[in-house]
Amino acid sequence: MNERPELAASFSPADIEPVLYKKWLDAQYFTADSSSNKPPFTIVIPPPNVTGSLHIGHALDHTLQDILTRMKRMQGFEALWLPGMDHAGIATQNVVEKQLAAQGLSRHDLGREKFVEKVWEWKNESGGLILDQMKRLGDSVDWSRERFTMDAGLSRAVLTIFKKLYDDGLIYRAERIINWCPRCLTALSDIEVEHSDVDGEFVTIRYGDGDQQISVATTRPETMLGDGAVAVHPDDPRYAHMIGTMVMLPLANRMIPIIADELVDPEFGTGAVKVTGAHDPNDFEMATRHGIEMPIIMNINAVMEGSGTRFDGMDRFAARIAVVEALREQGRVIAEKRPYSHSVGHCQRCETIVEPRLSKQWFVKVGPLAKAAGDAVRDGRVKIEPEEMSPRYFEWVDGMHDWCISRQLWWGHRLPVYYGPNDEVIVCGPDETPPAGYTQDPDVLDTWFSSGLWPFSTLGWPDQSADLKKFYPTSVLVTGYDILFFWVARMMMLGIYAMDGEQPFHTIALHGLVRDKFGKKMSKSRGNVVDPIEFMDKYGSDALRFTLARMANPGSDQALAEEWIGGSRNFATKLWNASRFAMMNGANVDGPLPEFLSLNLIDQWILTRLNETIAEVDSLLASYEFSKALELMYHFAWDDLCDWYLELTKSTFASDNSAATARVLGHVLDNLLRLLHPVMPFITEELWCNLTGGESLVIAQWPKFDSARSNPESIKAAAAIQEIITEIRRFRNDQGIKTSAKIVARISGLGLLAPYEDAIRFIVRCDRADGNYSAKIEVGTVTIEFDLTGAIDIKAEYARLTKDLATAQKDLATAKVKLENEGFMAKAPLEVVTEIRERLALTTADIARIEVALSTLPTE
RNA sequence: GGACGAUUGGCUCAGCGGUAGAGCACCACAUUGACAUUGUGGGGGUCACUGGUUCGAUCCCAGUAUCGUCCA
Repeated sequence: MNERPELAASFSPADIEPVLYKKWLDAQYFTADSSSNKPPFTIVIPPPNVTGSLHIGHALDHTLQDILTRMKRMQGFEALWLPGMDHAGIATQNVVEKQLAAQGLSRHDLGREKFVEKVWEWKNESGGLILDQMKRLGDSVDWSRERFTMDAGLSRAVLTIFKKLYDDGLIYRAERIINWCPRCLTALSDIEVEHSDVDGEFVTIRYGDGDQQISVATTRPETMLGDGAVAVHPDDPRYAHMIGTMVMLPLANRMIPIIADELVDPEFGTGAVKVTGAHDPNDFEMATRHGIEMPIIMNINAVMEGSGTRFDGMDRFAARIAVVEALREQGRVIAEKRPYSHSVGHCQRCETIVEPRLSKQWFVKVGPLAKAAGDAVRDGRVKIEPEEMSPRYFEWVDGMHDWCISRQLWWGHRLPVYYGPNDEVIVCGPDETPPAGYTQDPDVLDTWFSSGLWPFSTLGWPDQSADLKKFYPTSVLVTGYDILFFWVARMMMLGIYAMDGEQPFHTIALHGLVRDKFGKKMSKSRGNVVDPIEFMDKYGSDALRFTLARMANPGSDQALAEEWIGGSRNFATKLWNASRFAMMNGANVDGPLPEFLSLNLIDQWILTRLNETIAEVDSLLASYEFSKALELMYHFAWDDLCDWYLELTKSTFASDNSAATARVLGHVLDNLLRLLHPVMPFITEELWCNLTGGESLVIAQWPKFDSARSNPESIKAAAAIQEIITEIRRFRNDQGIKTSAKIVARISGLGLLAPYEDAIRFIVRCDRADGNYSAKIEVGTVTIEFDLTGAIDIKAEYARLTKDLATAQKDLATAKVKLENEGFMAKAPLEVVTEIRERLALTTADIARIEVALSTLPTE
């Protein structure tokens, strides 16, 4: 007898989840041990932004990481999932600046030191909300190893690698065109700029007069004030005679040369382009090649300055209008297209239109680093899953421009660069101090520079720590494909470089973006953003996790609807009720399983199916096929276990010969809960502890495939039993017999299935008794006769048989066509031909049976 | 402009050279023995289009159309 108290009638996530999470933390199950003998399994979390909160994308990302971590932990690995956050330079600075602005202050009022203190205060008080939210989700991360990119240890890593890169000639300072955000007042790297089409204008302007005139077209007319030349293609016959001559630049009233450069596309616009070296990357290239002047004509706020014209002091967009107006007055506007849709770069953080600007900044020379990062994937040391994502990665690393890493911010790692009184430059490592009289560069590093070190800086690098030795390289990186360039490529470059060629992870498992139920991107403006916390409140964390993972096909976006989370909650309820039923009937895990072959075919069948499920789930999860693995578990649990096995055991449990089945049921449930635990940690833990009396599923063993517990014959038997039951149910349904009503039936021809007649009868409510058998159905060799004593609905029966006949005849025709096709018979594989022959025989028998049934149907 | 991906039931998606699948939604019936957050039965798709390869194509190949994403 089961002495444990009966399970509550329903599962209440809100009551159970916090208790269980606390239990796990108290037991320190998630704390990894670097001195253990177990093989390591490591995931470093993609560090969320310190200003961030848990959104649905995190929920997906974390669910997948938790599934892998929990599974590996159960498989006997020393599992470490390392949590933490990044300091998010611009975003965090913006948050604190906004708070100051509310008090009418700017960061300059406080000064750098005070301001940075304020940011730390903010971080300690309100930053990292997401860490608490992760606990709601059940993340099995090692909180004792939580890291932050601005921690002392990680800052030390930043200084160390900066110095190493500088000494190796891979960091340099230069005057280049960079992306400048006039609102954030900082340089941005290429990937922090988002291009989108805007309606602008395309104005064709005539430079010069009379014989010496040439027209250029531009979308940014105000930049003409900074032109240093006009360029044409060297082979363009229209302009050949003008190359090398000078032309008058209107408004500025300067003479500028006409140069020839291959970069010019003669097909585009007038075939002549203005060259504004200080405000356009292509123009900069040309200007550099030809030694053309590059006057800077805007200040850092994108207000015109230094053009020496009356437009100085105007905002760039006001100047754009004013310049065109002035040119028009002079009759120099040849053509205007407005609106003219073209792609414009915007600041990723604040959406301000980025201004290309000549500026002295620090850069990483990415050539050799990117090459190594690409090679690691090319030669298979790092696998990208799914593989189809690799081309995107290669396109990026193979075509990467040097990386601008200095930012004109105060929040971040300040460049360890010091300038001497005579412009000497020295770079200091972590324990070095600059000579007296040197001043430090005011800029800080791009946040991605420090998060690029994440897989090893978090483990103690540059020290050769025990953690680093045990857990580096990490096992798998799980993240969205949208961040492949931003972050993954940086980690690959810096990891391989810092760790003597050893890549930061073996596998990059990419998932997609979570979209709304119609597959549309979630955005505030669309109003279709969903809140994972709200869903967890409503349906439980397990339901949210299950839903997200169930839709997660590698590398592809996934839609999400609230109803689907409801569906997963229903699945959790189903599990709960099934377990409750099992335990009420004495399901247990006490002692060894009975000898497999001594079990009845139904018990053998469920064990065989469990075995198959274990094997398939194992192999699917090993290849990050979350969706498919969950689909299998779902159907095993709901269809095989609940709909069939539990129903078939009911007659057994009603008898006094149920010990073996109770033990088998306990075993199946035990293993199913283990399989589901990584996905639904809370409910499985609760049920499993109740069922087995064990300490915790977190540290339980992962189920193992057991070849001694499989019998294909049992699968056939179960399929036959299911078919018999389904046909009887169908008959009852067609006849309008109430589900609860018991009827009298005679079943014959069961053969080997005879021992299961009671189980069948129990499910379909058919009693054994003498009767006047007036109707019958046949399923294969089995005949079931019913005593309906005049109640038979002949019309319904006729309709059903006719429909079955039509289906069978169609199948027969298809099979015949194939077998009469000489090509098919000659070339199709033997197995296929045999299969079709069998189908022909089966459908022929079916048709005969149905025809007899139809002819013997009583007429009214 | 370049590249990649997609197009399968009402919706969201799997799948696959040999009789088209799931979840949700839909229709009918049923409170029955764990479960109405349920059960049982059922309906619904010429797998975007046009060619080609093949005994056989939803699947492979080519082209077209539409949509999406990334890069410029």
